[in-house]
Amino acid sequence: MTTDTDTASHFIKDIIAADLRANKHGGQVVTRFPPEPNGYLHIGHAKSICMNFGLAEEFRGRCHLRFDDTNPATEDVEYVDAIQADIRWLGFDWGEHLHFASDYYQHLYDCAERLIQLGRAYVCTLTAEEFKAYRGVPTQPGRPSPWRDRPPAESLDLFRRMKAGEFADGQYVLRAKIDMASPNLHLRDPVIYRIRRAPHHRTGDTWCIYPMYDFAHCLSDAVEGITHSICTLEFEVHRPLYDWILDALATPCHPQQIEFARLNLSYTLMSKRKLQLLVQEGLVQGWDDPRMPTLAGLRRRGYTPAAIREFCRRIGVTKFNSLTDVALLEHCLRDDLNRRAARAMAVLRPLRLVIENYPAGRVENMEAVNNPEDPAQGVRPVPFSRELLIERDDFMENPPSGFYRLAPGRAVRLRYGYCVECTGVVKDPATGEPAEVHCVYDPDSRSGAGAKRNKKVKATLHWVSQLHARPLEARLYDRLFTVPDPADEAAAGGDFRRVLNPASLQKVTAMCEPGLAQAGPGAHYQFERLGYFFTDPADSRPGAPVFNRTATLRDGWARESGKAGAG
RNA sequence: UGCCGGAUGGUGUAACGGUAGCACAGCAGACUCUGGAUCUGUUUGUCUAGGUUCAAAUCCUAGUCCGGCAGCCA
Repeated sequence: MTTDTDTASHFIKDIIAADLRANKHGGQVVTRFPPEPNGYLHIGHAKSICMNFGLAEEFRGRCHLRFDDTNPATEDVEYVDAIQADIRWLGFDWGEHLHFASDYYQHLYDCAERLIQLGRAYVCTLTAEEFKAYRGVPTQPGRPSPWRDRPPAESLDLFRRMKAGEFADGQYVLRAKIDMASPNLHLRDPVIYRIRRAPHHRTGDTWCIYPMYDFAHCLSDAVEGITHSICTLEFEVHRPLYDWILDALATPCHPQQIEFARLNLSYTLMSKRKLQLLVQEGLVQGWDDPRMPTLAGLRRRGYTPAAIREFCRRIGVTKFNSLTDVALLEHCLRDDLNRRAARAMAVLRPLRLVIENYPAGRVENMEAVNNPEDPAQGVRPVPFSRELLIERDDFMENPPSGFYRLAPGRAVRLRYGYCVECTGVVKDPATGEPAEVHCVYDPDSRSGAGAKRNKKVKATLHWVSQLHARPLEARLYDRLFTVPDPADEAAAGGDFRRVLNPASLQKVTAMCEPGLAQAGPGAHYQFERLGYFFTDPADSRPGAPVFNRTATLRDGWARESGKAGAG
C-alpha cells in the first residue's frame, strides 16, 4: 500500500538509490525546494515540492526550503510568506531548515574573493553591450575581455570597492575566468556578481552587490549539505558551471545537480511572468483568484492538498517535455472529493414544480444520505412540500429520444422523496418558456418507507422545497483559458490575454436545501450532478464561495445528444 | 547550420537484453433513488533505416523530429 506522498518510480529515485548503495554522500539524502520569492507558487511548483519533499521522506532524509533571493529588484516579503503558507497547506514541513540565500551573502562574498585570489575570477569593466559582443554567439566562439588578465590584486581591490559602493550599477562585474571559446555559452566567463542598488527584503541596503544565480545556488547547496540538487531542464546547460564553481573552490560538499522536465498543463498558463501580468493589469482579482493555476487559486477553487499530491504522484518525473491533460488533475480532485464531500441538493436554474395532489401546507422531512461513499457521514432531514424547485434542464416539453427526465406524461423520482408524474406545464406568456410544471405524486412511493418505495422510473431528479430553499450566491468557476493547447496562444496573436475566457467566474445563485449552512464553512459539497461547491473559510469577500463545474460530474444526456444544454 | 537534452497508444508514464503494463481520456456493457460515482470489458503504441544478439523499446551506427542555451533574471 502506497501513501499519497510516495512518488512513482522514476529515474531520480534510481540515481539516489544507486548513490545510497555506493555510499556516495555518506548514506544521506538531502534535497531542497528553492523558490525565488518573486511570485506565488503554482501547480508546476507543486510537482517540484512533492518530488523534493517526497524523496526526502522516502529515503529518510530531509528537505530544506531555501529562498533563492539574490535579485532584490524583483523580490518581496509578501511572496516569502505566501510561499511558506502554500507549502504547508500542501502538506509539507521543512522543520528547522528554512534558509535564505541572503543568509549566505557574506560567505558567498568570501568565496568570490577566494576565486579572485586563485586567479579564477576577475573584475571586468566591459559595459553590458560590450560584454554581449565579446561573448559571441552559439555558433561562434567569444573573444576574451581586455580585462581578463587583470592581476588578482587589482581585481580584489576593485571587487572590495564594488562592495563598498564606490561604483555605479553596471560599472563593473565580477566574472569567472573559464573559457571564452566554450561551445557552452554559460562557460564563457559568466558574470557571478553585479552591482545592484535595490533594497533587499531581508538585508535592506547592507549590500549593493549581489551574486548571480549560478554562483549563489551551487554554493548554497554545498553549505547546506544538499546531496541531490534537483532542478528543471533549462538548467541542464548550467550544470558544468555548477560543477566548475564547486571544484574551483574545492568545497567539501559537492551536490549532484539533476534535471527534470517542468510541468505543462493543457488550458493552463504556467509562466510566472504572465501570471504576474494578469495580476498587475487587474485581469484577475489577485494571485489567489480561483481561476489562477496558483496553489492559492486552486485552494480557493476547492482543490484539496491530497488531490494535488496525488496528481503530482501520477504525472511522474522524466526529462521529456510533455503536455499533461488537465483532465487528470480534475480527475484527481473528483476522486478525492467523491470520497469526502457531503452531498447536498441545490438547483442552479430553478423551475417551479407543483404537486397538485399534495396537501398545501404539509411538510415532510425526508431522510437524505450525506455521502453514499461514506456511511459514517450519516443522514440529514430535507423538507418536502407541495411546491418544489427543480432544475430547469431536467424538464423538456418536447423531449427528444434519449431524454429520460421529466416531460408531460412522464414519471420520475424526486430523490429521497416521492415519484411524480407530469400532468402539464404552465408557460410564461411573455417568453413562452415553462414557468411551472404540474404533476401528481404517488403517496405509496415514499423513499425508504412507501409500499412502492422501489418503484422503477427512468430518472431521478434533485429538488428543493421552494418555501424552505435558501439562496446561495457563488461564482461559477470555468476554465480561465479557452485555448485547447498552449501552442494556440501563438495563434491568438501571441497575446495570452486574448485567450482569457470571459465566461469564467460569473455569478450564480443556487437555491439550496436549508440545512446546507449547518455543515460550516470550508466544507465541500457535491451538488448532485451539477458540480462542487466550496467556501474558503478564510475568505469573506463577497461572492467568495466558488462553484466548481470544471471538476464536474458530466451530464450524460447532454454529452450523448451533443446538446450542451445542461446547467 | 555550435553545444546540451529528449522521442513508448489521443495524453502522461512503466518495462533497464527476455510476454510492451498502468493511469487519464475515449468507446461498450452492468448496476444505481439522477444518466454522476462505482464495477467490468475494450480500441489505439516502442520516430525512421540499418546493425549486434537465440532474443532489442532497451545496446551500436546513421538519419528525422522536438525542446533548451546568446539576462549584469532565476
